[in-house]
Amino acid sequence: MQDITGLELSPKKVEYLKFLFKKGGLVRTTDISTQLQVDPSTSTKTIGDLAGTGLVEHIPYRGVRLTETGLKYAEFLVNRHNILSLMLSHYGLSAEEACKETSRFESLVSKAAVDKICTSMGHPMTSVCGKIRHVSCGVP
Amino acid sequence: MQDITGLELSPKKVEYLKFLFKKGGLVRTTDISTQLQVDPSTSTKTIGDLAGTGLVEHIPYRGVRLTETGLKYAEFLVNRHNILSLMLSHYGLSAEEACKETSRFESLVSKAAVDKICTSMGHPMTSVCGKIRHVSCGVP
DNA sequence: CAAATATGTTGGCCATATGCCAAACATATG
DNA sequence: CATATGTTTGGCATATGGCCAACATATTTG
Repeated sequence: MQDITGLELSPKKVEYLKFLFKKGGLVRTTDISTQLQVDPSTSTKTIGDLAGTGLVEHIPYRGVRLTETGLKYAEFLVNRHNILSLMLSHYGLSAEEACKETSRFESLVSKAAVDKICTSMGHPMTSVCGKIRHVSCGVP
Repeated sequence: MQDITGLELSPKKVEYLKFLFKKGGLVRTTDISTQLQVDPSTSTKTIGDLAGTGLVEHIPYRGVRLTETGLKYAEFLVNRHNILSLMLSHYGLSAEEACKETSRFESLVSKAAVDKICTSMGHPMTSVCGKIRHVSCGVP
C-alpha cells in the first residue's frame, strides 16, 4: 500500500485528481473541462485513462468519482501541493506565486522528498493554499 | 535579453544544455548519448532541435558547441539546478537525493522563482552539487 | 593511399501525453 | 415524444522522446 512514489501520474492527471478531491462526490466531466479549461471531449478521454488505473470510477453520462484508492492518492497529491507551496512561500514567493509555481512541477516531486520536507518543517497543519492532513506523510 | 522565463526548454533539452556547459568546447554527439543514456541517433536529433533554437551549433560528424546565447542560458540552467538542490538539502535530503530530485522537476521552475529563492538564501556561492555563479540571478 | 573499421547521421517508425473538432448518442425537459 | 442540452466517440494533430537499420563520413592501418 505504501509503495507509491508520487510519480505515477502525468501533470494533467494530477490536476484532475486534485480537482475531484476538492469537489468531492460525483463530478460531471463538464465541470472538469470547465475548471481545467479543456474541451469536454478531452476531459472524458482523460477520465477514461484514469478509470483504467482504478483511481476513479466513471459512470457514463453521470459523472466521475474517486475510488477509495483514488481518494487516498488524491489526498497525498493535495498534501504534496500544499507542502511544496508552503516551502516556496518561505523564500519570498507570495501565496499565489508559490501555488502557481508548485502546480507546474509538483507532479515530478517524489513522495520520499515530500515526506522529508514535511518532517523538516515540523508537519505544519496549514499551507498558503489549504489545510494539510498528515495521513500519507510517513515517519515523524 | 532578460526576457527568459526559464520554461523555454523541455526536460531533456535542459539536460543536454547542462551537459554541454559542464563539458565545455566541442562535444561529440556520442558523448551526449553515452551520458544521457540514449541512442546516438536520438542525441543527434535532439541536438538538431536545439540548433534550431540558436542555443547550440552543430558541425556534422564533428560535434556540438554552445553558442554565446546558449552559454548564458546554460549557465542559468546550471545555477537553477544548484540553487534548487541547495534548497532541498535544507530539508533533510542528502546531496544526492536533492540533486536527483531537482533533476526531475527543475525544467518547470521559473527564473522568477529561482531569483527569489536565490535572494532569500543570500546568494550562496556553493551548492551541494557545484558552484553558483551570480550572473543571471537578477536583483539583490 | 586505399581498404577496413569506427563513428555519426538520416529516415522510418513507434509510444505517450494532450488537445481539438465534428458527429453520434444519451438524457432531460417541455 | 420531440427537441434541447449534455456527454461521448472517432478522427486527427502536435510535441516530446526514443529505437533500429541503412547510409555517410572519419580515422586507422596495412
